[in-house]
Amino acid sequence: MTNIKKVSELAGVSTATVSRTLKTPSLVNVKTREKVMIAVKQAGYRPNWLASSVKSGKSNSIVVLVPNLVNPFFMRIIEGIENAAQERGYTVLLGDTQGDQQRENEYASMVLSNRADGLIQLDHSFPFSEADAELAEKVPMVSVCERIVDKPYPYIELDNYAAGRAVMNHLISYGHKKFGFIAGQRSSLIFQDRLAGMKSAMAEEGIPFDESYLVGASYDLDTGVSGAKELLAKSEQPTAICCFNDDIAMGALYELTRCGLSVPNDISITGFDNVRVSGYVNPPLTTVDQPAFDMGQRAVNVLIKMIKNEPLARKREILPFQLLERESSGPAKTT
Amino acid sequence: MTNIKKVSELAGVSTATVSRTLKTPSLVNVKTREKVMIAVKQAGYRPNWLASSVKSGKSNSIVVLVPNLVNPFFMRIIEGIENAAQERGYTVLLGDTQGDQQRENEYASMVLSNRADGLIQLDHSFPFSEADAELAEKVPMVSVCERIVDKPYPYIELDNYAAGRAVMNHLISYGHKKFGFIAGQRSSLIFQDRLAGMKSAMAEEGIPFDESYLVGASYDLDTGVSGAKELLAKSEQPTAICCFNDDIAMGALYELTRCGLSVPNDISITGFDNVRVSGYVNPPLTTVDQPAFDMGQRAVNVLIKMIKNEPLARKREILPFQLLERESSGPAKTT
DNA sequence: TTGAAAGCGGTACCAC
DNA sequence: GTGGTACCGCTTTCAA
Repeated sequence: MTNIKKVSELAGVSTATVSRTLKTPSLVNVKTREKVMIAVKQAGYRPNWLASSVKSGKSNSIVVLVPNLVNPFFMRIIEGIENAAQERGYTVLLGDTQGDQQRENEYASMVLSNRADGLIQLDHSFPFSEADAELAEKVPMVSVCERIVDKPYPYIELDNYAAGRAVMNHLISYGHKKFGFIAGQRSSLIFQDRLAGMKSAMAEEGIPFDESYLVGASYDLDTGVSGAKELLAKSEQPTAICCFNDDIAMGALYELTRCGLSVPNDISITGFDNVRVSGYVNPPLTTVDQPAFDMGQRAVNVLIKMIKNEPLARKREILPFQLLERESSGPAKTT
Repeated sequence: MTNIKKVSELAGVSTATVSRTLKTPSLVNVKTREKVMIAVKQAGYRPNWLASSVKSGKSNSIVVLVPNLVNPFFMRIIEGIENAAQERGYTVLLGDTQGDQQRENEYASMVLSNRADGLIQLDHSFPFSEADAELAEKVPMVSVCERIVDKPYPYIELDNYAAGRAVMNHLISYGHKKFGFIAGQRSSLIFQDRLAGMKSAMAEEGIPFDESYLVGASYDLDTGVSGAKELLAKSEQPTAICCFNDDIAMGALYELTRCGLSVPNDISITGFDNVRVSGYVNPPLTTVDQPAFDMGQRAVNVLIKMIKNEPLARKREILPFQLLERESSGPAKTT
């Protein structure tokens, strides 16, 4: 290991001067500076980041807790996080939790041990263990796309209620009256908000909500397949199926097509998230676009404010969505 | 900040005893241990990870350089990396380079400054800057799925040559003779290996390779769309299109379907990677499955061996692929 | 079994 | 402008 001392000896100066040359060159005589830089180069010296960090007490890192990495929607958020973090001099520690509480606890506790300065949670759970709950109170933490239940942490999310309404109004305007719903994680607030929005729009039109047409409990392709199967088996088939993310929607689309049904002629399908590939399936998916990249960036900005103890203008940022009316939704089939 | 000193005072012992209680309790008297643990709990003490790391000189972190995060194939690899790293007590630092050399340099240099102990490269470039090249010689680095050009770093990858052959033989067995190719990043060895494999199979059957039927230069959906357009515009249309990843293939599939062509009746399409959604498009994609998760795990194991200066059994691991014959490929159309 | 103290590699204050 | 040195928080040797 080539350290600052070796360099100082090589340059014939003190370690203090070496440090200054590297951090605040303006305070060092040009002549000396050159000597030092030569020694630095010659020794192949790099300041030890760990050492600097102990002093400053800051790791300039943030942990991101994500339930899984294969969902491109999450990845787009993380891309935004990474981008903003990198710009502000922070490094992103990846915490793939797989929804496992113990993993969450472990990753979250990295903030408690100074391994990271702050935490971004993409899931809706409070990531700290019971034992750490008290310590966690002052930890810089933001949740993005979800909200952490029963805790006053700031969050960035979509107006899921309004988005739910928008989807439903879109379908109702096409004359649909009988709906199927394929949900993801039921415990999430996202789910509840979206469903509430949909219900409200239905209620306004006097369309009853039938609980038995709400199926599924996981945000993946298979859920879409099995959910579609389940809904098709009903005595009265829905004419439109609202899926709670694009993976589910693509799974459902796949299954319906397999069954010889035409989308949207026989059944309409809608998704959420606008993952890239959703515009390249046949037919392209009607879905709700979320500004995922932007959400990630904002989360970082808020988090860094918290880390630096700067006041937050607001605890919540509700971002706009956009209903993309593509080709998987259309007029209700009249029988 | 509650540090070890505060705890030691609270417990009425020395800092050394506190440290020992936490790291090697067996060396501490039970009675003392209890006292200390109570103080620890009461103070809400967490050892400062940064401080421990300066001492040990190890950050127990690895950087992963990835060209982008939205490609689910990469994410699957990273999932494998994360999984193995977590199991072995390492943390993953995410380095989203966007193919930008400067970003690569910055992330790579984290290993030089002790911010990380090793590096996994998912791209094929040598990630260090000219200036750092010499220092980088002894850096633990592994590349996965690609190879780093002209450098003797270990790598984990697929037998892309054989995979290319397999795809081509599959299509040839269906009677195809006129092929289109839509490539991703041309500079990558992956591309070259796969293409070489395909060419070899063609040569064996006496089928000429026509350079003008090789289009595309980026691993994304749009490349598939524009590539398909380009190939369809040829005077003699290919009866099969080999795409160099699934995103390209799905883009091409989308475009062909748009044009009213039937896959595989009119044209066959094949991909690479077997990303999840490739099995849920219509028709499901014939593609080459890569053990992405496994590749990530292996990369970590090799890397940690390097970090610990353990000898490597071998510098290269070539993993098996599997040709998934799904429904996007079929008999050549006889005109 | 425990404590004092010397580091780990840098930084920054204070004095010259 | 530069050097000496205390210190960041923890670990570990050495001596008691």
